[in-house]
Amino acid sequence: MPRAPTQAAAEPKRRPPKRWHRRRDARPAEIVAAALGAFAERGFAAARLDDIAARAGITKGTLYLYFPNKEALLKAVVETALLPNLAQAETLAARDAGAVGTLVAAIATQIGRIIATTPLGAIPKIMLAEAGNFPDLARFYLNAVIGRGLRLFGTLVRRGIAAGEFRAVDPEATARLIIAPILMTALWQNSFAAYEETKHDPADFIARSIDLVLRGLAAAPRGAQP
Amino acid sequence: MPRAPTQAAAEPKRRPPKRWHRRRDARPAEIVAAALGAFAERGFAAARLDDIAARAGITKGTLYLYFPNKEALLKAVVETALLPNLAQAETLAARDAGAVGTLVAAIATQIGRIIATTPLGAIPKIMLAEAGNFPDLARFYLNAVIGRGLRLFGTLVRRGIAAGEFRAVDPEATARLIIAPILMTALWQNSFAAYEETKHDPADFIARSIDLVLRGLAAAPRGAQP
DNA sequence: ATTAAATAACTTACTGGTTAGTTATTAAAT
DNA sequence: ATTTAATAACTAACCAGTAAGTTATTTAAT
Repeated sequence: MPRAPTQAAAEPKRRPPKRWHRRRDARPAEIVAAALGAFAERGFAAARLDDIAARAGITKGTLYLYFPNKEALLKAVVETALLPNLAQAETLAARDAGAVGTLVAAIATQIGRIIATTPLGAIPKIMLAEAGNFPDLARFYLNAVIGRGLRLFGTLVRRGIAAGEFRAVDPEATARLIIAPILMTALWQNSFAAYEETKHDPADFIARSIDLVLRGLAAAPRGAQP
Repeated sequence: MPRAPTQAAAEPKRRPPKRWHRRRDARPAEIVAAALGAFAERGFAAARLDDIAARAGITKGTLYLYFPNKEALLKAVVETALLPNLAQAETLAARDAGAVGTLVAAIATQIGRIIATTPLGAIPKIMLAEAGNFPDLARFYLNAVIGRGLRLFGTLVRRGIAAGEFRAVDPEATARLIIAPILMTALWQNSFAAYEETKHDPADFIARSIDLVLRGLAAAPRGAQP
């Protein structure tokens, strides 16, 4: 925020305070971070571009030098903030040492950590709410995030079945079921969690849920125990 | 719908066509139904009161004769459209013939039917999205719907444990886990379902999920594992 | 029964506030 | 001196909520 010049120029050599800097490279990332924060707190529709600009330390006009409109801003948030984490999860899933169940639990835990410590968990809520109003954005998210996430867990489930670790379930439906408690945690933390008096630990809930689901998936009632 | 006067007044005693009727008793329910439809399609923020009024066959001013503001309209939707269904589920749960697992599956199926055949499934999405912007409404929903729903399933889980049908799990967390796939179905059907090319059957997903969760809950075949 | 007065239901047109997006101008950098 | 980055002030549109005015219905008097 620019300081108003409160005193007269006693020393003429005093460097004049800069009102702003040219920082073409740094802006986009800062704007995206600001937008994520604003969208997370108020939702897409209710978030104000003036507020996003202020969080990024600029003014609204400057936003439009970097993004053509509000919708593009949301898309950029998903692309630059969410997708790298998904890629990381895929890397984790590609390691094929040990039991698949352990891997699933590890990935779930990792996502739980992101939900608890970053504003990224707000993105599902935002996309859910606006899918109907922004078809292009919805399709992009469906392909780039949801489809990819389902494929990730679907592949793991297939691996578990092939290894004799899981029963012969439907991989697609099972992937959705694994994601359900994780997604629910993300939604809860970004909506009602603030209002509940007896808090409930998100990481613990995810761990319990995955554990229970894996029990339900376990291949033999008495055969091999991983 | 009022007929326009197509012919000149040959008979001066012709009654003028009525432009509208006074229907104080029928309005609130019609308005609530219209509001649910509009909120479901566009979300709370993006829904227009003019559109809601038009769906209800009235004009915007009339809305304000029955509801003080937009927020009250949403609260009325929850109260008059959602709560009765919750009460019905509770009635179903109170029957204590047969296995608890069967009862849980029956209730889940029933909720799945509501999601598939009514716009009620849109309410979770709406509440999720707006919880942060309407604290009073959020607290009301948290108590009147979420808390009540969790209590319902929590009670069933406790019954299952007491009957030796389930392992000694945490009832609260398990209730959330049971709800997760149901909730996810409701959210999916009201956001991304319209965009997916290979449709997925919501009822089938709920059934598979509950089945898998119940397997995970099943008391150990022989020795009990805490 | 008719008519007139009173009331209740509804509509129409407007207001005030809000906000996405635009543009004229200014400041910094080269 | 010119170009680029940024601001600040502006516009156009939208929309929740309001209130003045209109039409239907009810009540009461003749």
